[in-house]
Amino acid sequence: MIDLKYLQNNFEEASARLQKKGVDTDTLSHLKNLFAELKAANAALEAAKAEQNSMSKLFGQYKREGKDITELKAKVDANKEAMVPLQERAREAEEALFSLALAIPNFPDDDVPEGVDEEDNVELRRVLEPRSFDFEPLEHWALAEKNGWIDFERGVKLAKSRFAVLRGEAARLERALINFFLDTNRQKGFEELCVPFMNNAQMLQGTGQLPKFEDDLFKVEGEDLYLIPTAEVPLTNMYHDEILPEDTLPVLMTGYTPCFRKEAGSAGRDTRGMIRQHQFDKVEMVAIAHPDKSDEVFEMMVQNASDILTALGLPHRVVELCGGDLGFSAARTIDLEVWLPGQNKYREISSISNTRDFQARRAKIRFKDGKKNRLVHTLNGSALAVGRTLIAIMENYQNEDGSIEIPEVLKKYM
RNA sequence: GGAGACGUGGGUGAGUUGGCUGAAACCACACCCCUGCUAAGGGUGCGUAUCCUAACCGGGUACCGAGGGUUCGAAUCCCUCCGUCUCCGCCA
Repeated sequence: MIDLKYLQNNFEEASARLQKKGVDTDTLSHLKNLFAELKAANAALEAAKAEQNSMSKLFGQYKREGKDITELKAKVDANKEAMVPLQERAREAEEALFSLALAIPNFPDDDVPEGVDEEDNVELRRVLEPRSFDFEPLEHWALAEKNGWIDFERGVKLAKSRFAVLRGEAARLERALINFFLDTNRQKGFEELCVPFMNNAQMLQGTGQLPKFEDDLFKVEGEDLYLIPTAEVPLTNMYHDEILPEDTLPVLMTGYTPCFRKEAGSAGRDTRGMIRQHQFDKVEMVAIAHPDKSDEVFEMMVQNASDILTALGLPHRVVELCGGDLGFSAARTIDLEVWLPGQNKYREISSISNTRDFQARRAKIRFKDGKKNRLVHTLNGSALAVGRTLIAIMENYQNEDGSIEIPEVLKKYM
């Protein structure tokens, strides 16, 4: 959630900043009014409560002293009745405010490039030269078929479309990648965690998936539980509603989880192959950082993800997202796009974001800064998406006969 | 899943015939004083959120697992849910 006090006191500036994310001024001005209304409603209600409390105290005193209470009782009853509409007003104001406030995206950083969609993203650098083929490189689904690696039909049979089964070497390669990623992250100082794959609504709200993006989530029937769309949710919410000692920062966490997404709204996109699935494996990095140090941590995370791709010998490029392409919670995001020679293009394989205090405010994650409690910054990033790495290896390491080499660093994991 | 017990501040733990308890006491922690010794003693402070305010000074409101209810007034009474422990059942 954005800082409503900041919005109130710096409306012009706040409004200008959120333009980048496509939030119009009218909405923000409405939000500002709702905030003022809630404050006014609460002030009125709290004054009435204060009155009620002091009269109640008197009430007890009178009784002890054996005084007559009928007059006081009448006053206190009248005040209580007068509070009913005040209570209603405050409740409505709160509901109105939060239903809007929770749907407002985070401010982008000032140096985030202008732009409306991925066309306007800025390529920062390329790492590793794509290999040149002396034959026509195949796309991963063709390679999958030749090698018997991915059973799309049976994935669909078992579940529905956008589910697949990895078989034999591919299943082992998937597992090897998970282990390789976790080991690498651990060596960089990330604590490895194995977390629940379902989280409750409050946690999903903490990281920003709820209430706005419920349609993208698989909900467990009859339970207050959702299948996680990313390990960012459980890892970040590890410290939901907690106050961390300053010297524990940054908290670095990594974990492997499957991720579940309905992919509502992406009908028809990437239907071929294994690029976009309802369930995919991912190893995630999450950092809880001191606000003054989150930029450093961010750079470290980008570098780590890039280094993993380099270690695997996978050519990739580093792309800074423009304002319009930024996710809901992100103030800044860098994507890593891996080269897919079969598709002849770069495709996203990691996305690293700094959400600043946006998630921290929702999830109430603070640290002790001297005597005061301050919101932390939270960061998250993939290192890496496992299924897409598998695809990248298939396409980049293919031979003319359709066989696939295993990258050197993975051999000890196979 | 069934039966019983229980859920208080960083920890231990009072408080359950409703009011003077936002909450005793002790421990831990912070600062100060005393003391020249590898100890002890004394004092003060020590929850979170939000509103008023220039203010981390003062005051209001809310919070004793969560959410409702009864009442002038609830940590204390009632209901629902969640969780913990014990016994039984079940299972990887």
